[in-house]
Order: sequence, then structure tokens, then C-alpha cells
Amino acid sequence: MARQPPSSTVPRGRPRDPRTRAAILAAARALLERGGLTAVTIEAIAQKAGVSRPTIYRYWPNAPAVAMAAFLDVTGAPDAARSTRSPYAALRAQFHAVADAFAAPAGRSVAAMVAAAQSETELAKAFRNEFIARNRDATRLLLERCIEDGLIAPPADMELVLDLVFGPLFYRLLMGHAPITRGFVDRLLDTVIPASA
Amino acid sequence: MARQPPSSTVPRGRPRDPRTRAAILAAARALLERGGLTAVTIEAIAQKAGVSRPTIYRYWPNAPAVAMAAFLDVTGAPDAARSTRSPYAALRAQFHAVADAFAAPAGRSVAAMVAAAQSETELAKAFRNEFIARNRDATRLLLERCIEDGLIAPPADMELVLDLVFGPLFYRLLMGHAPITRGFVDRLLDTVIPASA
DNA sequence: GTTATATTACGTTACGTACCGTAACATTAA
DNA sequence: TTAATGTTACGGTACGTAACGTAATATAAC
Repeated sequence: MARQPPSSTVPRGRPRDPRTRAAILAAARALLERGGLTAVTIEAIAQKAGVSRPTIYRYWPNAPAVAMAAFLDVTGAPDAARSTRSPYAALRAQFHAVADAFAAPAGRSVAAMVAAAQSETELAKAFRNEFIARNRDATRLLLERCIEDGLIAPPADMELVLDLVFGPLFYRLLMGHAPITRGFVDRLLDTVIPASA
Repeated sequence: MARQPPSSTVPRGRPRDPRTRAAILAAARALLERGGLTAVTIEAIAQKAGVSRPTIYRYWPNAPAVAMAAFLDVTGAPDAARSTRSPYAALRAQFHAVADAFAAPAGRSVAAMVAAAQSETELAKAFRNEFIARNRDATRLLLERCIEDGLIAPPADMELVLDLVFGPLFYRLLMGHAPITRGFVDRLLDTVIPASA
């Protein structure tokens, strides 16, 4: 008898051990935060995670892809929706959180991923869609609520406003010409999104 | 008689052939604009420049350093000083030029150098001092002239203004979520540095 | 001046290392 | 039985360095 084709829906054979995936991502994340992207080699991940190199390749095609997966695994999108406060307060809180993240060692990861996205097209797409776009979406949502509530004046160009608040943060993160302090964020928001008197 | 010790000041021995240096930089620049930083390998530079690998190492310690040298070699600081126009017009012209550079293939080089600066401390220093700082200085100068002439209102925080004009440009360049058009630059400047009515 | 010598530039070749990505095969878990 | 995982091995690319020879130039001695 000819063999039946697999019944596509149910996974057969030995299932993947979720700890394998978790160990790989954890190792990649640790390496990323310490030594930047250059430290995230398949070799190093394998050693640190206690996993063989081929196994990593069975999950992801290359080291930067693992790094991106590890990065997005922790850097969830901000959940502004469930906030009960004033949208303006939520907006400021969101950017204080971003500033904190950028200032901390986690900021090194963000910078590393931006760097990686410059040379890897696939990574760039993932980074844009899963990180940049999500953060912009969250902020745009809050801005629209602020406008509805009359807390800020409706801007002529919403996308420009988003560029104006995110741009300087990334600029300082990547160039390192000045620190990202809460004071900086406050002045930035006061200038770009002043509360309507 | 014993030979006298060398008279330290004048360079002795065979002088370096300036064409060697030029060929290396030209090759590095070409590779950088096409394939980004990953394409700038010592191997590739050597081949393209018709030079041996050890020779390149006698000039620079590693590939990113060559790339940075090549980058700074062409990307001279903007010379706003000699402009005869209104400082406000000069300011807009400067940013139109930056936008053009960022939009063109040269923008790829800038992005590549930002990326490189994330993992190489020495490069980061050079990039900050020779590129970022110079551009900020040029803009700061023009802004101060505009203020003197009463063309714009004096800002509370000059450095923040610089972050506000440069940040979004780099942000778009590096994230690629939206193009860097002249219209974008115009709206950006209109918002951040409006001409005083 | 002419000549010898030091000094430096550059090419060639070779080495060992790191990491890559893949393939083959054995082993283990469901 | 099926698929996940480990083990081992391989070829490939690029790294950075070292050794050696040759070419080019400056300097010192004559």
C-alpha cells in the first residue's frame, strides 16, 4: 500500500521542546545586550544555550534573525489601550518609559537592531513592522484621543509629529552626542506636543 | 665615523604614494555605497584598489575604519560661512542638501556608518566628532545668525532644536518607514524653525 | 656630486583562527 | 514511525599577522 500523506493538521513525531527555543532566545538576548550584534554569533548562542549549532539553524536562518527574534520577544508593544488615565498623561508616561528603556542597557539592544536592520533586508522589515510601526501606532492612538478630548491642538501632519517625538530619541540613542534623560523627554514633549492652554 | 642619528622631524625613507591611499578610499567608498558595510571587507578593497591586503592594514587597523575614512573623505562639512544669502535661506538650503544626500545612494553610506558606529567605539568617536558635530555646528551657526537678524524667535533650548531638525531625518533614513522628500524637510523646518512673522 | 646605507613602502605568500552554513548520521522522545 | 536534537565533519570566507623580498627615497660620508 502506498503511504498516506500526513494529516496536515495534527503535528506528528517528536514535538519541539519549548525550552530549546527559550534557551536560544535568552542566550541571544544576553549576548546582544553585552557585546552588541557582533557578539551574537551562532557559535556563541549555541554554547551559552547548551544547544547545537544545527539546531539553531533549524529555527532561524542566521544570527541576526535570532537576535531580532530575541529582541522582539522582550520588547513588547506598549499597551496604552488599557490605561485609565488621561490620554495626555498616558502619552507622557509612554515616552518616559521609552526614554528609560533607551537609557538602560536595553537601549544597546535597540541600537544594535537598528544597526542590523541596515544590512539585512528581512530584519529591516521585521523591525519596521514589529517595533517601529507598533510604537508609532500606540502613540498615534494616544494622540488622537488627546485631540478628541481637546487636550492638544490637532496637528497639520500627524506623521510628522510622530517623527518629531521619536526621531530625536533615536538620534540621541544612536549618535550618543547627548544623554536621554527624563528632562530631555519632558522638554521634547513640551515643544512638540504642548498641552493646549 | 659612526653615522649620525636621524633628524626626527623630516620623514625619511620612501614616502607613501598618495595614489595608494586614494585608491583604497575610492574602493572602500564604492563598496560602501553598493553593499553597505558588510561589503567593505579588506579582501574586497584590496582587489578593487589593486593593492595588497597588508598594505591596507598599514594604513588602517580594520575594515570599518577604512570605511569611515572613505566616508569622511567625501562628506565634507557644510560650509555655511561663505553664504551671502539670508541666514534663513541658507538654513533651508542646508537641509535641502542634507535631504538630497540622505535620499540618494549616499544615504546608504550614512546609514552604514551609523550602524558601524554602534559596534566600534573608535568609529563612533570619529563619526560624532567629524560628522555629527560638524553638521550641528554649521546649523547652530546659522540659527544664531537668524536669531541675531530677528528672522526666527530665540529658542529656549538650542540643542533641542538641533535634535528636532536632525533627529527626524536620521530617523527616516534609518527606519525607512517614510521617504525623505523636500516636502518633508519643508514641513519639518516650518514646524521646528518657523520664520517669525 | 657620487656612493653607501638606513629607512620606509609595498607586494607576495603563508599561517592559524573564527565563524559560517550545510550535510550525514546517530540518538531520543513522542 | 515520525520528527527533534545532538554529534561530527566539511568546505568556504574573511580575518589579522608574520616573514620575506624588492622598490623608492632620504641622509650621511667621501
